[in-house]
Amino acid sequence: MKSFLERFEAFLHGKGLRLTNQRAEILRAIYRTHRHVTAEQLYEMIRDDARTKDLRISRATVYRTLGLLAEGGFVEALDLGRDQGVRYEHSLGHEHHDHMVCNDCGKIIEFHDPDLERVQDEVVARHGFVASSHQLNVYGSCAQCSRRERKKGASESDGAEA
Amino acid sequence: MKSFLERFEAFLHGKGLRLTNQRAEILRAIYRTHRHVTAEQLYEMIRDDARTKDLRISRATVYRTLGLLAEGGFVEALDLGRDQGVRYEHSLGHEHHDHMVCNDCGKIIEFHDPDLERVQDEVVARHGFVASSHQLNVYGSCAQCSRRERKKGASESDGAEA
DNA sequence: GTGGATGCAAAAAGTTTGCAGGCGT
DNA sequence: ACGCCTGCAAACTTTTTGCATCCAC
Repeated sequence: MKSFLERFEAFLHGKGLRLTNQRAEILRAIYRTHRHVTAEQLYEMIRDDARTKDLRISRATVYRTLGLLAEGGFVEALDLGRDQGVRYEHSLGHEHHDHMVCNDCGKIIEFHDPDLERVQDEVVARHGFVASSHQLNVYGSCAQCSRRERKKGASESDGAEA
Repeated sequence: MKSFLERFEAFLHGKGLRLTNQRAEILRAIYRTHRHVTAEQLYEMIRDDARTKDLRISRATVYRTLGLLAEGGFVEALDLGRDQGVRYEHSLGHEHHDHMVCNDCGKIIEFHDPDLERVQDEVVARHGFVASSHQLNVYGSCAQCSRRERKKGASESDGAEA
């Protein structure tokens, strides 16, 4: 099993492109984090990382490399709405999944359900549509936040009912 | 049954705001079209419309009004990805629906399936998540385009196989 | 050595905001 | 008359691009 880096290198060579230190560092950074990061966050991560203090990096290279990584299927771009901007996550070694976004604490929860996928495929196929990918975002309150909300709502309505 | 415009007026008054000609025209424009429009497209529609030739309009007002309309639930913002930018659709008088985006012709197809909604709710609830809304985008080839693709693929492999 | 890659800064694209004047109530 | 609204232009944010230099192969 080749490493992600080796696979990225193979992908680049297939296009007559080169694996540079910057590109390698960007790949490592996005595979090291478990967050859904923006281009800016990725840029800061690499710039501030002590291990890479001797590496010059620029936003332009981050953007250019994210384009290559997305094209090669190494990362996926997500738009989680709510003024979050475009975020990226590494995709190799991760099964497809969807996202729940908590409107209260901002947490992003990944989930996957085979039944859901199956029903989705069926519905879409019924329209003669040939799906190549999809993105489902669910917005609301996560388990912790909704528990907290309920508790707060209960105590408020105890004494202060209008 | 109050008209959408009357409801918008009521919504505005409830916030101590006024219904101006610009705001009314923006509401009408987005309720008249069946496309998923960007702020820029909406601006151009109003600016170029003969009926509103005597009305001054600016992009700033379009953006400001779209914010109000979204807040009041009169329009919904969508991010259909693929460099499409934020698009808006009117939401009153429309049941909730999801979108299929054709990567070949750019067509946007709306669809709705109660089973799909139900499975989605179940899966999400199983995680203790309380959903308030969701957005599902399916990317691929629409019926026409996928038919065309198949035909093209077949004739190509007829004579020009490498 | 050569052509691709990089950083920088300028440019572009999309959206927001400050302000002076205009207008609805 | 008051205070909300508007257009304009400037500011902001995010992403792309031109260019001289640099470096991976």
